[in-house]
Amino acid sequence: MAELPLTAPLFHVLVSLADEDRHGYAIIKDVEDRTSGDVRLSTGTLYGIIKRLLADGWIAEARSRRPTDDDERRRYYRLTPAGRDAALTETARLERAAAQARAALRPRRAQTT
Amino acid sequence: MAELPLTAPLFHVLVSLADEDRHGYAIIKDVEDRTSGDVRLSTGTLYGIIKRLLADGWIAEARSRRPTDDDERRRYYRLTPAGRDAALTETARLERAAAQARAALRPRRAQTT
DNA sequence: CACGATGTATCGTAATACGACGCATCGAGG
DNA sequence: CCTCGATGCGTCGTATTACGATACATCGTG
Repeated sequence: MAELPLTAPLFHVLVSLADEDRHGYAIIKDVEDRTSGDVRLSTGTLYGIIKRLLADGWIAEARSRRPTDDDERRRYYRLTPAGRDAALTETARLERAAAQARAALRPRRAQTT
Repeated sequence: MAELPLTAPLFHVLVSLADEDRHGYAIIKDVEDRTSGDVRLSTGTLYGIIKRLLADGWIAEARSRRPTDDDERRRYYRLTPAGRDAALTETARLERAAAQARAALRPRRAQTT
């Protein structure tokens, strides 16, 4: 992987973990919240992405610091420095792309067809 | 299709055509320029995207107004109102995602591991 | 003469997303 | 009591998309 641009689902997983450590199900809910329902990850999508992110060292499992009354099943993930870098680079790319698009999409005067 | 989020390659094709009518090869060059080489469309990618965009009515072929000395092979495309809407919606989504990411990626103070 | 740029297009493969399913527990409502 | 939705993990098969390779043709430059 390690390739930019990142796909939207993968990017949102990264951003979700930038905040704080989260477990799978929490990521799904968080991404849905943050994007106002625009991005809904299915479990198939999420766990595939997690597998790839782990393999690339962009996230790591965080076993420590679980509240005592936590659900046993939960597996928490944490963004690594490499993952944070990737997310930052992609964010910059997104900002450039959006600015580009704004400029290009500005209402035109009389397109002489 | 008609689904948001848009993939990066498809989005850039839309933006490229927002400016002015372009033919395939010109789109490839334009996207590469605008993104400073971040996004390089292969011909396979481009013509597949064009096919889908035409089918969805987001772009249309523009046969009129070709300079007299133009290359005969060129096929020009134009963004339709529907395509422009889609690009605008996606741009807004990108802006929101980028702002979200910036906030979440802000350097944290002592993450007590 | 060969190679890169310009130009369109298709084909097969790889990467990715995604819905369906499976399994398990808990709490609420009928 | 029973069912259903939420919470939680995961896999499997399929569809969608991206993408490199290939094909073909012309033009200009080294």
